[in-house]
Formats: sequence, C-alpha cells, structure tokens
Amino acid sequence: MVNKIKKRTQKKIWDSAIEEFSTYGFGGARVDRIAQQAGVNKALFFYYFSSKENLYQLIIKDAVKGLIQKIQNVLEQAKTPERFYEIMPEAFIRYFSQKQYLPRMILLELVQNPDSITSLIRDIFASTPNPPPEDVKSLLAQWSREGKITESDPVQFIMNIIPVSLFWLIGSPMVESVLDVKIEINEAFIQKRIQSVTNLLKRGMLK
Amino acid sequence: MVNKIKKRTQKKIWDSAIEEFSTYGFGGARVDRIAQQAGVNKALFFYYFSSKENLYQLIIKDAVKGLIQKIQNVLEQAKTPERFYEIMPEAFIRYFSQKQYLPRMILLELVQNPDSITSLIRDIFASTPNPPPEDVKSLLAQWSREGKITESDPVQFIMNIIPVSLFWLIGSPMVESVLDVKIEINEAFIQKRIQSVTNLLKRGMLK
Amino acid sequence: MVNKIKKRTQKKIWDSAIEEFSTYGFGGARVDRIAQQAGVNKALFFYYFSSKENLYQLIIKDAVKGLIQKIQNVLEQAKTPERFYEIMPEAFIRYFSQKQYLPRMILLELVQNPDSITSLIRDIFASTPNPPPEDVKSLLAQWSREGKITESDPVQFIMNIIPVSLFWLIGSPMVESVLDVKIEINEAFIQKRIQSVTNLLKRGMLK
Amino acid sequence: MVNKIKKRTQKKIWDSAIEEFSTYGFGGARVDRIAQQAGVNKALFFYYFSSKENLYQLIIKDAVKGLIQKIQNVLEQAKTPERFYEIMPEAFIRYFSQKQYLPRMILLELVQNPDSITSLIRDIFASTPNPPPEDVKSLLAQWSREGKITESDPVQFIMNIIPVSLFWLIGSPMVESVLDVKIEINEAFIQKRIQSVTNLLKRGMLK
DNA sequence: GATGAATGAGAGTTCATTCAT
DNA sequence: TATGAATGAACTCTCATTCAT
Repeated sequence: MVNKIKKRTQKKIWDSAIEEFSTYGFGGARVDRIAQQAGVNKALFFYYFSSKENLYQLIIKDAVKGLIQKIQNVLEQAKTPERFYEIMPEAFIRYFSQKQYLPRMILLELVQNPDSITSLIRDIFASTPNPPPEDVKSLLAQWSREGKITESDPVQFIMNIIPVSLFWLIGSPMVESVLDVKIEINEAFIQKRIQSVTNLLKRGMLK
Repeated sequence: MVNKIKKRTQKKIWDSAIEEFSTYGFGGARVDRIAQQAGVNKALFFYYFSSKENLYQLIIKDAVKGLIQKIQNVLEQAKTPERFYEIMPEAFIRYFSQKQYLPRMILLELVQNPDSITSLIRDIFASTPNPPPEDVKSLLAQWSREGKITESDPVQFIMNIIPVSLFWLIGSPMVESVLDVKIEINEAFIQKRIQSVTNLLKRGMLK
Repeated sequence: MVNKIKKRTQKKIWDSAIEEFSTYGFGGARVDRIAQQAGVNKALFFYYFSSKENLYQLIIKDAVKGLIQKIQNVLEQAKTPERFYEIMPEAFIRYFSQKQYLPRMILLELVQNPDSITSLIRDIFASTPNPPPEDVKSLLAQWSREGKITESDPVQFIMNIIPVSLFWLIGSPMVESVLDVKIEINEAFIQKRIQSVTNLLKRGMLK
Repeated sequence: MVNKIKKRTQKKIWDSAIEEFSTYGFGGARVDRIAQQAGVNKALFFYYFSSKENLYQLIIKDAVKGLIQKIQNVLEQAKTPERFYEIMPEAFIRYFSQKQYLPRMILLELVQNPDSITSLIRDIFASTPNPPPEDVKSLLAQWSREGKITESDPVQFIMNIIPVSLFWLIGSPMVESVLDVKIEINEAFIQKRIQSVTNLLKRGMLK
C-alpha cells in the first residue's frame, strides 16, 4: 500500500492523516487539519482518497499489515524461547519507537472499534500462506511440552509479553507524572527498555 | 424525594457519558447519543453538566482519582516485594474487569491528550497528604538496596508491571484473532490472568 | 397598569423585565436573566405573565402611555410658545432622567418594530377624550398664524424639539468619547441641559 | 474573476447582515435570516466571517469609522460657526438618509453596549493623525472667545446639534402617529429638514 | 405561590463533501 | 492536478415554555 503512493502530494496527505488519526481517532480527526498540515487544499484530500473513512481504512490496514509482518519475522527467527525473549522485545520496541503512530492507532482502534480490527486481521491471515495462529499455537505447545516455558496457555502467554513491549510509549506520560521524572525517548532509553523486558521475560517465563 | 430523582437522572447521564466517551473518545462522542442512551432530553445534559467538555473533564478526573487511590491502597498493603507482586495484579485486574471503561478512557486520553492527564495527576497529588512519587521511589530504592528486586530503575519497573495488568482487556480482541480463539472474560479467566501475572512478576522481578 | 401590580414578587419581575428589555430589546432579552435579577424562579415569570411577548407588550404599552400623558400635561400648561419652550424641556428632561429606561425602550421599539409603536399610539389615542394630534396641530397653526413661531410645519417643529430633550442621555457615551470628557448625570447637569435646550428653542424658534 | 464572485457573495452577506443587525440588534439578529436574505448557504456566513459576533463587530466598526470621517470632513470645511451650521446639517441629514442603517445601528449599540462604542471610538482616534476631541474643543473655545456662539459648553453644544440631525429618521413613525400624518422621506422632505435645522441652529446658537 | 426538572424548537457553528474553474 | 467557493447534514448549545410537586 505504502510503496504504491509515489506522488509527493499524496504522500504528504497520507503522512498528515496518520498523524491526525493516530492522535484523535477516526471520530475526532478533522479533514481540515489533515489538509492544512499537508499544506494542500482540502478538496485534494477527496480527489486522492475519496473519503475520510476510506483513507482511515487504508491506513489501519497498512498499520496492521506491518505489525503482522513484524510478528511473522520474529517467529521465523526465534526457534527457541531464549532467542524469542531476546529477539521479540528488541524487534518490537525498536519498531514502535520508530513508528510511534502505530501503537497509538492500533490502541485507538481496539478501544473504539474492536470488531473491525478483528475482522481485518482475519482477512489478512486468510490471504497469508503461513498464517500465525497455527504457527504460534504449535510453537508454544511444543515449548511447553519440552518443559521450556512456564506459561502454557497461549492467551496468557501473549498477554504477558505484548503489553510490556507495546504500552510503554503511550503510558510514559503517566509514568512521568506518577514518579515525577522526565523520560527522554532516546537510544539509551530504548536499550534500557529492551534489556529490562528481556530480563523480565527470560527470568519470568523460562523454566 | 425530588433530590433522588434528580440524582437518578444525573446518574443516568453520567453513566451513559462514560460509556460514550470511553468508546469514541471526546471528539467522537455525541451528546445526542448520550442523552438518548440515558433516556432523557438532550437539553438536560446541558442543564446538569453545562457542556460536553466539562462533563468529559469531570469524568476523566474521577477516573484518574479512582486509579490513583487504587495505587495508594496497594502501596499501603504491600510492604514486601512478594506481597506487592501478589496484591497488585489481583487488585488491578479485578478493578479493571469491573470498571472496564476505566482503562479505555485513560488510554484514549493518554493517546489524545497526554499533557492533560499529566497535569491532572500532578493536581491530584498536590492536594494529597502522602503523594505516591516519593512513596514509590523510596520503596523501590529500599527494596533494591536490600537486594530483593532485579529492576532498580523505577521507570522500567513500572513499565514492566502496569501494562500486564492493564492492557490485557483492551488487547483481547487482537489476541483472539491472532490466536483464532474466543476469550470469555469470566471469573475463571480473571483468576488465570491474576495467576499468570503474579507468576511472571515473582519469577521475573524478585531476586 | 403599573398600579395594578401590587404583589411584591410580581413587581420585582416587572422591574427586572424593564431593565432587561430596555437594554437588550425584545429579541435579545432573556427570561432567565429577568428571573435571576428578580431573585425568583423562572417558572414564576410565566405564572404571572404568561409569556415573554405578553410582558413585553404590557411594558411597552405602559411606557408609551406614560409618555403620552407627559405630552398632554405639557400641552395643557403651555398656552404660549414662550411657556412651551420653558415647560417642555424641563418636564421631559427631568422625566427621562428619572425613568432612564423609557427613552431606551421607545428607541429600541422604534428601530426594531416601528409599526407596533405606531399602532399602539393610535390605539391609546382612540380611547382618549382629547387626543393630541388635533390639539398639537391646531395649537401650532394658531401660533404660526399669530406670527409667534418660526417653524410652521408641525413635523419639522416636533423633529426640532423632541430629539434635544430625548436623545442626550443615550448619546452621552458617544459625546464623552468624541470630546474625551466624563459626563456625570446629576442635578447640576440636568439644570444645565434644561437651560441650554430652553435657550436654543427660545432663540431658535420664537419670532 | 473568481475574486469578483467571492467579493460579490461576501458583499451580499455583508449587506444582509447590516439590514438584519440594524433592525433586530445583535441579540435578536438571526444568522439564518441573513444567509437566506443573501441567498446563500448558512455555512458560507461562517466561511467568510467566522462568527456572528465577529461580523457584528466589523460592521459596527465600519459604521463608526464612517461617522467619524463625516464629522472630520465637516470640521475641515467649517471655519466659521455660520458655515458650520450650514454644512453640518446638510452633510449629516443627507448621509443618514442614504445610509439609514447607520443611525439605527449606532443607536442600538449605544443602548445595548455603550461601553463598546466608547472604546471603539477611542481606538479609532488613537490611530488618527488629528483626532477630533482637541479639534472640536479648541474650535468651540475660539468661537466662544470671539463671542460668536451662545453655548460655550462643548457637551451641551453637541447635545443640541447632533440629535436634530440624527434622530428625525428613527423618530418619524412616532411623529407620524402623534400628528396623525404620513411622512415621505423624499428629496423635498430632506431639503425641508435641512432648512429647518439650519434655521434653528443659526438663530438659536449664533450670537 | 413557588420551585427544580424536563422538553421541543431552534440558534450558532462545524464538518465532510462537492462544484466550478 | 489543484483550488476557493459552496452546501447539507449534523453537532453543540440555548431558550421559552411546561410539568410535577
């Protein structure tokens, strides 16, 4: 989707839209602001993308696709739980720190329209050669059978590992005020975060 | 008598507003829908709460206050890290499963208006006798000095423990589709979740 | 009309309404503000006066009646132009400085609803034993015939004498800023004003 | 071309707004009516003028500016009191008969918001090279010193001359019903009015 | 008489979208 | 491709009025 957009103006609108949608959600986003931010006339927005709803769907789909791809990348590389607990936090935390709009968009959509994201993921899986569900479940079953991991329930497993890699950025303002500190999201912080999550998972979820 | 009717109507509007705001965010929420949901005339909304913005702020403030109080409750009871890792997940997961709008509202506000939630928390702390920041930081420093916990950085510490207790509910639709399972949020699930988080934290963050 | 209103509460509403209507006109007046100013519940306004429109009409009618009566008083006393130019400014300027709402209400109604005031005056005349029109016209014709006054056209005559007695109060803020002075409406000012108008009319409109 | 169309539509809204505001005042004016009168969509009103309040202020400012300019024109030409009493009524009465909305708007604002008009005039003077206040006061002082005029107090002077040139139009419905005549505002009437005021002032305020 | 609660109709304003150029 | 003008529908909010007590 993304690489199909070559035109400079179109790209500017696309980027502004991501910024707007990931901040205000679909209902709160304003086409006016997107156009202004992109430095173009509002009518161009509709010329290129037909409607607000349409562009939103394109962006969400693109975001979810990127995320799924990331998950599959990790799964392909991680053949042991040790490696998994090393690779996954590194991959996710770096990815989200570069594309900060991604966790924001997905969270907003999860809160505001959970069904849409569910069916979207299922659609993507339907046209994927080796869809994650079976992959993940069988991998975890195997690790569990081999006595390598503490949590055998795949649901609990994921609910333990994803949030710590995903939520930290969005939650940081709250952590800042609860601890009365200032958090700078720089390379040093990223490394510390990766280290901390890896530690937690290795000690906490490895037998 | 009259008073009770007033309060009952006001309460209905308040509850409908929570539902609406926690689903659509401030920008996407519709006063019309709130009034209809509450079964009252739209003008009553303004009669009682002056404006959409005003009611939103009241609700957010109330939500954050509730959350802070929960945190303080936990801190008061947990005098050792062991107890903390037992009490905290239990308290949070149960609380959020009863007030599902709470994590949704706070997440939306964190994404859409992080500064507001920051200053709101600081305001609340300013009028609190024993504000958490010092409490939490000194408690963690002590536990760290005594060699009881693995993560000495309070920021990383919180970023490890809060997400797993908070994010699971919102993320569940995504987990459902990624694993192709159906998740029922019932007592059995709650207990499993509490158990899993407690395990993770005890093994992962206790020396 | 006025003396029929005995009830204290009713009187308070009446007075507040005069204040409100004479400031904002009918369209801009707010029942809420009238009730609040009167220190009573809004519903009482309707209990006593049925509707905003109705009370407005009552007040306008009362105001115009008062004004007409004043004109008739003056006409009865002034049997020569000299006396007229002495009595009229004195009577009008004092009357309006005591009932400042009166010129305001009448001006607003003249601007916003000239036809209504016209037919209102005609209605009042219809039930008056000795209505002014003939009185005034015959008086002026007589004075003109006797060569006592310079302006024989009754229309121009009135347009010369009424405004200087009526407009000064409303226009004073404008005079203040155009001349960069502060005008205090006190007894000394009133006397100066009466003197100035009397002079103007005597010199200007007496042969 | 486009520019002309834009200006034409904007002008239509502007003119309709003047009509509406000068009839109903700010509070009673309806944006709906203005748009309909201009033959455009209501939203265009806001597209061009942001808000009802904003347009009202623009119009008031424009009206007051026009009035001030008229005053300055008269002052520049009138170097003796004789000339002044000839030029001023002619200029004012013609001006107001062409722009009938002007006295209406200014009167409404004087009644409903006297402070605003005061500060508006002061603002205009602040950015005027030769502001009237000193001009007028020194001119009158000079004429008074030279024994040419009867009224030496500038406040009374203005309160004698402005109302007779300004109030006649608004007051005409009342004059009509009080005298039971019909007044046609045509060239003949205008000339009669100018003549009458000039007479009044020359005889009444010239020594 | 007096009040707080409640309402329908409408007011000002916003917003996604379309049109004309 | 790009834009300013224009619009209908919807949105937040207001206001005169009524209801129940």
